[in-house]
Amino acid sequence: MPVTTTGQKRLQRPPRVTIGQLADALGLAKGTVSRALNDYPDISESTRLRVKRAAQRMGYRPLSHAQAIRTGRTRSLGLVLQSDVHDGMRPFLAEFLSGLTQEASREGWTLTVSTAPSEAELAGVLRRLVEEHKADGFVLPRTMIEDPRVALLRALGVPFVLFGRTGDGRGCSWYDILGEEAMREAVLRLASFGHRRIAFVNGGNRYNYSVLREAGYRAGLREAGLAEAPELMRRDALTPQEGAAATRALLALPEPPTAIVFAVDMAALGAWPVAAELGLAIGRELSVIGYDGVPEGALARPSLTSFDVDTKRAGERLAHLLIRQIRGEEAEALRETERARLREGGSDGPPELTSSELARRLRALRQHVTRTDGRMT
Amino acid sequence: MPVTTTGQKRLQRPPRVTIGQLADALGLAKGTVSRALNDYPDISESTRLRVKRAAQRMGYRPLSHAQAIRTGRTRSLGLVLQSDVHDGMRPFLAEFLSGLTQEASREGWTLTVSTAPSEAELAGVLRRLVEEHKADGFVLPRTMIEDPRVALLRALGVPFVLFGRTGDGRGCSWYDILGEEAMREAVLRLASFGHRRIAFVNGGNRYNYSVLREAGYRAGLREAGLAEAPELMRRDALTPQEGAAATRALLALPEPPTAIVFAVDMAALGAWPVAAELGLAIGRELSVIGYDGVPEGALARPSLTSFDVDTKRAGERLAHLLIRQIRGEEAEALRETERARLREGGSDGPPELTSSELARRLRALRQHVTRTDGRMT
DNA sequence: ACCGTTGCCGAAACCGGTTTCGGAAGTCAC
DNA sequence: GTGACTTCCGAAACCGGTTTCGGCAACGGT
Repeated sequence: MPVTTTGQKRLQRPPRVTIGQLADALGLAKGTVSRALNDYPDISESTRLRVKRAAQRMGYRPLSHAQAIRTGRTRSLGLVLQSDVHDGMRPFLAEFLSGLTQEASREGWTLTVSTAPSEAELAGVLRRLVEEHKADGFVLPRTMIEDPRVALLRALGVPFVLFGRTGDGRGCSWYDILGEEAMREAVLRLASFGHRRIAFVNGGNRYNYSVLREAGYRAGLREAGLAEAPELMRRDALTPQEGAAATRALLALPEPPTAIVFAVDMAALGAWPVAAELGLAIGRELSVIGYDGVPEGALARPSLTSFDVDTKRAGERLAHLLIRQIRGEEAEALRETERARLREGGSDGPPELTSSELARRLRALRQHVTRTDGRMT
Repeated sequence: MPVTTTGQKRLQRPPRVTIGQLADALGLAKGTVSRALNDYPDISESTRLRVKRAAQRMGYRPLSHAQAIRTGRTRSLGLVLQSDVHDGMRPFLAEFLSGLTQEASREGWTLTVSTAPSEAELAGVLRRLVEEHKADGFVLPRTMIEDPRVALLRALGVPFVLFGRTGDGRGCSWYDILGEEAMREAVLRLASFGHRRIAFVNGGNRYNYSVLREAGYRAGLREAGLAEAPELMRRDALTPQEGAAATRALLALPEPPTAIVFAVDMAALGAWPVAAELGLAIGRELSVIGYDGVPEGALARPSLTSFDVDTKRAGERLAHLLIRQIRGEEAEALRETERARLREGGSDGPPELTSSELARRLRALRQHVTRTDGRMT
């Protein structure tokens, strides 16, 4: 008895049936039973059936960790979350997990979740899980342009799948939503409403999606025959506060935009308090389109026009792709993308003011008493 | 080679150092090394030190699943989430997981997460995890008054810890926030503002917290010297929609409440659209207090007065308690509770209207054109 | 000098599976 | 009827740890 564990209670779990007992009951060697259950070709069809039926009847289930010691496979997927990130992922975490685990358990796999307190510690946590072989492969959410996790797992030869794409995609498999298409569609929609000055507020600039979404915004402008204006592009807005700051800055321009496309819903929601403060009617005097489909967007008045992302499905597909990769399929052949679906809200529409009219309104407002808004609870 | 797995890639992980290699390097038997690392008393202090240093230097880490086959312990905690629940838990899932995993990994444990598509399947999913021994113990969130998960795990003799209390608490350990105290405090606060008719909108009535919070509301009324009124108590409001319906019903009473205490923030948020619709100023003409501290509450205008729950800490404590229980401590000795902390917002305050004045205002409004609000996107 | 402890470690069994190897029986061709 | 080839299964090794058991050496007491 180890000193540190004195007094441990004896676990008295329900008597599990082991492969040895199953073999005895059948009058077979346990190796034979194992091969029968794993569909080895050197077992006759009749005994295979007999074994499987008996296993079913006796309720035999192999212990995955007992198998792992020989096979090297735990039949579990790993997921490392970064706990200090407060962005769009979080509202969907439950659905994401649900997708991952449901698809995993369909195949008899499980999900091992861990968190890293900061980005710097992500690789360390990951490395520990790999060393202790807690998972056969990993799902990497929120991919960055240069992603240390990718570098690490690639170097270690551990299977992984990305939720999102990345700069150097060699040997990577992924599932992603085409955010660039959504941004393009958003610009074209606004242009068709008659908007001429359409701003873009990007998310975190180290994330891979930000390059793509910006490219989509640009493509949309080009197709709509609108010129790019550097002052209409801002970045690093992930929270309502940051979104509000970006909105304020854009509206302070000599030629303010009449519409703003946000790469991230949570930032887009920052436009509401600013509009209220300036007396602008969102959807008519200032159009806003977001991306993510967060539930808060539907609650806002007017509701936020956004692009729904089916996060549960993402989880399902990622689990599926990862399991296939672990089973030996080529990583680069396992790539899937999907389009986001526009969810029309009340936050965008034909502009009731031109940019210069808007500028005049805002200038007039600044002459007046600036309403101090003390309540920031 | 099994038929179904033909073509599997050979995993070529970095060469792990095994206990055998460590033993060879030290010129010791592997059993000796094992006992040294696990602090058996029959190993001399000097060799124990020598072994531990060498293990450190060579980067040896035991495979938990290799140990599990003999010890029966996986060193992993299990968590089964119910994926069809859209209640207050979800915004905090990330923090909850973060707390659980951080505390677990401090002790070298991991977290295995699974989801059940519905309440009915919860027990089945749990049973499967127990049978395959995917976890040494389980964390059960959202406890119900009669909880089938508790019955199952109790019968199987598997350690578990509750987030919340339950009807029959024999042999249970738990961590919980004293929601009843919060509700009591809410009522007393409103009473001290001068409110005389204080309503209560409860959450799901099968959850254990609902009995407690209702009891707290009643206790608050008693202490404030106010009479209970059955028509002022409603239940089963978990979403903004359900909260809105409850609010509407309460305000349609002959003697409407001037303040409403909600057991769940997400339901409380349903009061905002209703107030807007009826032209009532929340915080002055109708006071609202919630519970949970969801981020949406801080975003609402005026912001929702609520009780913050430190979900990350809950995760940490739960993991801690569960690990101790698995290590053999008595379950009933492992119980912790904590108070929720009031977060003052702008949604409550002294009533500017009495109940009868409020009733008159609302009656007058109903005479006018009822504003149709078609936009429910 | 002898015997009983005690401290410390090696050897081997063990956990519950998987995989390799070899051989017994059956089949087929000649 | 013999040899070669299959088919199918048993036996045993193996995976990486833990735990039991027994024995050697040193020590203490008389």
